Amino acid sequence: KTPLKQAATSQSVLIELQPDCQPLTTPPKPKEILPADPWTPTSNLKMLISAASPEIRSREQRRELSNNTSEVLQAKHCLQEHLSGDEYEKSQPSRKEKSLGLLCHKFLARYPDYPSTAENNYICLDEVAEELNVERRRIYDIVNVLESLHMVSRLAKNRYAWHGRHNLSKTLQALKKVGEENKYTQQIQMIKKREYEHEFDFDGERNEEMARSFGSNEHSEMSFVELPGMEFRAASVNSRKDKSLRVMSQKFVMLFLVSTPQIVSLEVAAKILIGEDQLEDLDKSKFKTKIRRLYDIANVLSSLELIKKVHVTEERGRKPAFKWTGPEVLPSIQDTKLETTSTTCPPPVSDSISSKEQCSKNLFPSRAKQNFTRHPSLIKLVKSIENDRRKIQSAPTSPVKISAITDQNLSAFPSKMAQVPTITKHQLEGQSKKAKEMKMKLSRSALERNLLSPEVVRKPEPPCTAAPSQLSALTQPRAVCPPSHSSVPPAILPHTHSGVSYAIYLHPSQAHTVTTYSPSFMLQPLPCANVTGIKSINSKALNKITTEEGDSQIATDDPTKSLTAKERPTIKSKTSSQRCLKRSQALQENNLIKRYRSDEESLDTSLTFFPSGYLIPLTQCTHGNKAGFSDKEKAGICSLQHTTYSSPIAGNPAFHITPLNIMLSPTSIAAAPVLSTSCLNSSNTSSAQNPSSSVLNFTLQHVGLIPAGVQVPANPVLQHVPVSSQPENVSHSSENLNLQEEKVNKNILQFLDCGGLSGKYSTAIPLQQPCVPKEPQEPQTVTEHFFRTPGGPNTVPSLSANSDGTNRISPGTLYIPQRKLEVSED
DNA sequence: TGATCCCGCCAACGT
DNA sequence: ACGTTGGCGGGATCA
Repeated sequence: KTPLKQAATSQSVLIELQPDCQPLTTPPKPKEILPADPWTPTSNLKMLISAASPEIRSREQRRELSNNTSEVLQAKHCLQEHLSGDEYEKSQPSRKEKSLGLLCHKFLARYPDYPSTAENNYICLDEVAEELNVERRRIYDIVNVLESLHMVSRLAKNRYAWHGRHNLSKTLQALKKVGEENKYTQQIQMIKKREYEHEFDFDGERNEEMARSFGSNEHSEMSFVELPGMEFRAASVNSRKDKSLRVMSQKFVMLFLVSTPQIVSLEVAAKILIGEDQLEDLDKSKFKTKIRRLYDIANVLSSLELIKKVHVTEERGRKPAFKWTGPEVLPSIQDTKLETTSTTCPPPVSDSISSKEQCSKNLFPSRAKQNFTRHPSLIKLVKSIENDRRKIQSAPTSPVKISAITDQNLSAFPSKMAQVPTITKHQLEGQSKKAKEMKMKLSRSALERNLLSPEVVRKPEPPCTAAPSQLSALTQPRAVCPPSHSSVPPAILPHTHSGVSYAIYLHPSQAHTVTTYSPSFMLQPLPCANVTGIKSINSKALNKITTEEGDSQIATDDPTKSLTAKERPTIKSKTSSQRCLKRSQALQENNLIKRYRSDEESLDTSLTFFPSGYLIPLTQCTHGNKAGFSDKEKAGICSLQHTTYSSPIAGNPAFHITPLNIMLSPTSIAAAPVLSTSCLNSSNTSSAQNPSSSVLNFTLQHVGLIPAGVQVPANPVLQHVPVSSQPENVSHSSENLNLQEEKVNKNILQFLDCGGLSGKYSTAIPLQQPCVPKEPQEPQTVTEHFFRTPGGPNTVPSLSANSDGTNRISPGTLYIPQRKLEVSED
């Protein structure tokens, strides 16, 4: 130790003497060179990488670069030896060159994003470590994070299997779900609120307070989330109870997936992660350590291009944060069992179908146990037990995934409510994002919407006000695709981002939805009264995000400003409105919700909501890249997640509609037409937007999305009060569900009647964004809309009632005074 | 400075 | 007993 350290310390000096930190002799070099020179190249590589938009680069490119660079570096090395002195120093592997991120890049370069099942994608840690010329310890860091994403799985000692990104979307879905169940959104808001309240002191009583508040909801300890097919194989092998890095990684990802602007600051993440296990001792050292770990994880995730570093600037200063740049996570479509619907269709993806249930079970298995073990606070334990009990009660027997796990579920009611806004945010946000993302969201949102709907319903209670959340939910429903421009059936468009294609059938009614779907919409409360759903949601909205790419600009201006004026007032009202919920209604809702919840799980697993748009699996890509897809590309067409869906009816996926195209920026209704046009066009159809209603109806009915009698209007766009909700009813078998849905629908309708979507939406922001995203890379194109509501960003509207007794957020409190945040990329 | 985070000690585990 | 994993945090670098 000492020696090494000293070496490190006196590096500069020593280094000069001994270039590689190794013995003076040259020997080491040769080896290094051959394999893949780890360090030297890195600096150059890094430079290059940073220079180029990181996201874009393909792995191959990286490889090339690395190789080239390595060679170059080697050359350098030689030179260095001769040089000695300053120059030499310069060339020395700087710390950066040894960074975990770089190492991870190298690591990833060794394996294809979408490996074919056939090839043996085994990873031998020793070999890798050797080849990359790093201590094994470092490899563990990488592998652990990859494992958390199910990109690799441990087979045995020293041996891992490489899965690449095939499971990524599923994993993300699962994580998102878990995150939602854990109320991460709320937690985040709470933390922010706290921060705001106590500007500075970080530790201290406040923490306790926080912890306490959290405590109830916290379920925190979830264990590792597994996927169906991905269970840890040799149990014996992975007995390590502590999978903290893995678990941390998953939680960290969850935070992104759950927050609306998908930006998470390290500080918040650390607090939440700490909070989960030990609220009590939130001491600095612990916090610091957590942060360190988060950096490790963040580096790997960055290498995977799932996140990128940004800075959030508040009054206090700049805080490091990361922004999700990964794929939008669909609501668990798979979970929902598209299969069900798609009977006709080709078999669903292998895993998705069979394993879903399994997944769930694994998600949060024995958290109590584990937690207990680790951080045995009796209190906590008790709480968790209670929670579990509740879960059990509420939760259906079906071992459904995640939901069961979470304690929060218990409190589901409130929590979900809270979540609603969150979701909305996401969706909204999505708009700004790349088109691809948008499309993803659409599909996702649809699902979510369905799920949420019950909750949504309850919100409307307040007299005129439509809860923003509700609105959002309604509106969001993404998807609508005008798809059809003509007739037809679902088209499948090539997905930009992930390469996934979906056929989306939209309910005409939903069409309008699409339009709506924009963040802007959130801000504006359409409705009847003062609703605004957004604000709270947007806590972050406050922030500005600045990206090199120019996000900043966008963020600064757009949506926010325009909305602001209107919004602010609205926001307040919203809050109040929430508070005002009538109990009776609330109760009803509660019941409804509860019921819903109970069913929900079962549904989740089995079912399917096809809210506005549903996806039908077309084909599945096997793990291999068969289909001729390019594979490596980010696009990763084949990934499981990206299942392709075909129309039930025709079964021919002749057309592809990319969700993206469909989605567009729904910002304003007014815009909608435009969107549709442009988007559609892009997709290739020049035809008018009117889908043939008959076809749609037929399709929907056929699929079971809508009752036989129901007809969907042909022209979705601009229709305010379509039948919309119906689709939700869909094929689900559960009775309860149907009942609930009906209620929901009613509510929705009421809501709509109130004036709902129409007017205000139209007001919304014009859509500027291109419907079709081009390159995935250009995130910037997408405007990120952050809303800065004067009032407060973080307010969570939903929280008025705490059924569980916890309190997490009281309505009033949540409201966070505005702070300005800026996000900037480095 | 504060943000990053490399490095490697050493404990927990497995075999 | 020894090898593998990986938590952890000192302290070096970077910005």
